[in-house]
Amino acid sequence: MKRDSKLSGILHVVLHMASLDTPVTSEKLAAMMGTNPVVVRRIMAGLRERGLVHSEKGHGGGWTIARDLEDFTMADVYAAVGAPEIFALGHRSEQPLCLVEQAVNAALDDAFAEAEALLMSRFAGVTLGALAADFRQRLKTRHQSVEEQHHDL
Amino acid sequence: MKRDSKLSGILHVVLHMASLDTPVTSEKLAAMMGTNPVVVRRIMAGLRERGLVHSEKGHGGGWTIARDLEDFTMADVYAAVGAPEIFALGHRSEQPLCLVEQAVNAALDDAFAEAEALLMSRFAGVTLGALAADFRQRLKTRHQSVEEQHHDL
DNA sequence: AAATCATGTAACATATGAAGTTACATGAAA
DNA sequence: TTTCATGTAACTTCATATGTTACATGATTT
Repeated sequence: MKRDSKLSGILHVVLHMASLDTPVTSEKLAAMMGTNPVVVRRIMAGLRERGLVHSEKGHGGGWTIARDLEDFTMADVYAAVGAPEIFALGHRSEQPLCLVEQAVNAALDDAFAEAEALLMSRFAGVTLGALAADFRQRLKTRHQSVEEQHHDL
Repeated sequence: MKRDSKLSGILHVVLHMASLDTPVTSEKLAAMMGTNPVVVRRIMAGLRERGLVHSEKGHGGGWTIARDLEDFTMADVYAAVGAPEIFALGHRSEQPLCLVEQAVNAALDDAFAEAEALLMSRFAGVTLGALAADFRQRLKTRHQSVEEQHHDL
């Protein structure tokens, strides 16, 4: 299965946008994601519909964050990218007549439903602000380790 | 993404096998699954390696269950089909240099790891025997509802 | 008002991987 | 020795996420 990386990719560029105070073009975001500007616009369109980001045409145009980073979560972004299928495992037939297959599907579906609920609650528990904070922490840690290296010399 | 249905499909046919006391050919299992015998052999090969099933060549040959249904779980079958990727969501780059992307990936990975652990524990909690029992329950319920329909006439 | 820059989006192309298929080898039973 | 069944490599098909091209729309600059 080819894995859907829209969520991962767009979270990445949205956080970059958040740290800039001027609109960012699809072209620049695409460069950050290592992809094509049209792909960026396609995905960002979903976030715009949800009111998470704003777009402006023409000179000086581009994308901006439309909401406080504390006020939306990974779950919102997941929904905004179209709530893609979470699991790479599926059923052979969705509504089987065979009772054996029904029993199997029911057992699998129960397990998947629980796992999905947990995943979603975790997504809902992480604000973009928290991700940004984690990034700043990593930045700090890296600087410290660089300083430590200098000390060692 | 095309979803991997090996687990669902093979659980289905294994339960059918379990209710028969003679070896079942790949061709018959394939008919149950609505697929090709080679596909069945390919998947069953993994179960055989794990000692879950046994195969016999030649006349009267075919596949048999090699272990008591109470003694293996959906988790064993999942492992036997090669432990395919569970999630259809992934990262754009696995080991990004960008610290923002690292923060995003870490948050996603945490959530996925928890969901996967839950899924696996649920799989491990369902024996094939439990599935077979659920099937018998469904059979009973269906017969009852058929009788009820007759009553209604 | 004309040129430029940016998004909006449809249509098409590419790439990946699960599943399906063909072909033939191996081995067991009739 | 014929028949039946698995074992497996190689190839084809199909779905679909992603990438690309092309062109329309609208905003800003000159």
